[in-house]
Amino acid sequence: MSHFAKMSEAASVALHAALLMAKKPRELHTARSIAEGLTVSEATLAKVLQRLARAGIVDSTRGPKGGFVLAKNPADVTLLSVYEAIEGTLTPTRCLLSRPVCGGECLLSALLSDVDVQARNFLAGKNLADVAAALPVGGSIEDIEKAG
Amino acid sequence: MSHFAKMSEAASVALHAALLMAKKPRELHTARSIAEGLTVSEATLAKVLQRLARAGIVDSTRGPKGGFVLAKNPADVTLLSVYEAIEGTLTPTRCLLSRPVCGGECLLSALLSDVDVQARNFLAGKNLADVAAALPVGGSIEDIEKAG
DNA sequence: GTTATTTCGGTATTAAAATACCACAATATT
DNA sequence: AATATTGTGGTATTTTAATACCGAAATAAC
Ligand code: FES
Ligand code: FES
Repeated sequence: MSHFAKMSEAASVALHAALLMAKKPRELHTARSIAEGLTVSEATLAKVLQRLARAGIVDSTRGPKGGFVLAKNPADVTLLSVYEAIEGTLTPTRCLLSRPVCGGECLLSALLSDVDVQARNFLAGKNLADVAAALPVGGSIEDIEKAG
Repeated sequence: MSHFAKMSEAASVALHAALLMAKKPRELHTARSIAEGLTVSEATLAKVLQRLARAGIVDSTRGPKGGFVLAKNPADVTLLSVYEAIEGTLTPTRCLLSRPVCGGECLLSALLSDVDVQARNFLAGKNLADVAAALPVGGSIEDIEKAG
């Protein structure tokens, strides 16, 4: 049992954390509260949030009552920008080997680059507001847990 | 710079080795000759060929004049069967996290499972004969090197 | 200004994957 | 029979990524 589409844990956590913050766009969220909301390790999340902060996707404030806020309007933050803040620019895969057998034209590029392009389009075409709107209640985590 | 479509080195080598053998379907190929043809490490290739043998994709013969041959007609070997011999069955990704934020419906499943399905269809729809036919000369590696 | 809280960033540990190695079994050649 | 060749499979090493940890910096509250 294997999968072809692979996303790092860090990228997945970044997307989920961004979505969580998009639900309450103007409130400060501490790393701890987000980690609890997502039930992921606080250590891992801290690194992710740091990178999102450096990328300008979230603003961070230190000290008591500090935390993280979305830097822009959720509708202006694409999933792609969050993904790329973690993984770097998403570029189409050229070729794995580039060997004589391939005879110039790549055996797999049709598959690999298509997949990358499709993924990029998907991520670029959705923003945090879109995704938040698609959720059941649109309120807090508690609401969802009740509804779930 | 990152990629979304990821294939292990082993799977890539398996596909390339299978293609190499498909070019001369009835000849014995030693692990060494294939490794040289692909310019990959002999150690890595040996493991790959072993798994292809266990999966019944190639037949192996030991001793002098031994080596590997495609067990079936190239047209009867899909790229998927080669891939799955190495990686295991290719199944659609369900979800990375499955957390309350996701509100029951997965944030990313539309992307991840689509990618997996697309990849599976691509790999299932092409066999070794198809790919070999798409190559320039269709002959030996030497032919391609001359032509390239 | 002291203390508690929270992010920052570097480092260390752990886990997983890839890669290499080696002694063994099988078989063709002599 | 002896020898050389070739795949087998288990193990060990290396590389890489994921994860955890901890002191330091910043800031709000008292
Ligand atoms: S390198 Fe051979 S198919 Fe791309
Ligand atoms: S687990 Fe949250 S989107 Fe799939």
